Amino acid sequence: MLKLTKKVEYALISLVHLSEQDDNAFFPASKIAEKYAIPNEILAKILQQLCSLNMIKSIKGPKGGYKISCKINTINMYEFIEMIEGPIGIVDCVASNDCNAIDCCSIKDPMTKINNQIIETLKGITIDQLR
Amino acid sequence: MLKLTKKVEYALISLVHLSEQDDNAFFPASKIAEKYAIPNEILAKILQQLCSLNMIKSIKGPKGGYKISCKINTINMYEFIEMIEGPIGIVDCVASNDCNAIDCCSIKDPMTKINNQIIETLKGITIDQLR
DNA sequence: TTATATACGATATATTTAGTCGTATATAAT
DNA sequence: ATTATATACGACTAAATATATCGTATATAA
Repeated sequence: MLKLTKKVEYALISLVHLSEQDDNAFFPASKIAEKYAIPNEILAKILQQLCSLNMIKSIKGPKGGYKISCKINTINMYEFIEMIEGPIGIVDCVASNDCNAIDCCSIKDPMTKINNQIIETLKGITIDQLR
Repeated sequence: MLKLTKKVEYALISLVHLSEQDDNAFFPASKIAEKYAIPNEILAKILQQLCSLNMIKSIKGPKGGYKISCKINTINMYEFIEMIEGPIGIVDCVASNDCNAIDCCSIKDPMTKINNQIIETLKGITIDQLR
């Protein structure tokens, strides 16, 4: 409850890690997986996703791997989470508008406010602040 | 992801509802369930929990039900969530300290800070603000 | 040609969340 | 007393989500 997914967690760890590497080197997924005890194939897919989001760059084959290709001080946690996992909503109706009590639910508006406050908190943190 | 449970949601709806009832009347669970389209037996258990937390009071039998027995303007969302669901942690290691990358995880401290910021947000909202 | 590495869809497992069932107990009304 | 209504509570099931694995294809350096 109120938890980020491992996917987001692994993605953040990877981005931070890659941001600390030499600018010209490509770092293989397996090395990151090993270092942080992340299952290899899960991490591979996450890195592929980050790649398709143009946050990192890949090269195949021996000496291949990934390197950072974005400024992590320009990406905040809110943007990042929504890119990886989609809309943030502490209750379903906030993100999707579907609610079985839609006609009488007393707490939707305040819940939306809380959700927005959490989003503001996340907007206030850029990925480079996780180093 | 970053979602409250239905349990918390139903509990909040119920508390707000009960806080709006006549001070002397006991309101049956089934009526709340019906009004907000909440499964009867789930709601029953949640109300029993609220009862054991001394937030509401129960009377059995016909004309029985529940009534509020706390000041909802003195209970904040953080306290409430932790009473119902236990410790809030956006990542496991924040709440429980177990982490397979414990020796090398680069992002634990900043994650803890984010978690604390979210907690502060929740502390700033009392249940009566959900009306 | 071989070994290493990414790409990506499909599938399987585990965990958490949500909901159901059955039985017991209390009490107001008849 | 009996009945109907309501809470109490443990055990169980189902559904949803999150996590992890498998299989195959492709690119490329050595």
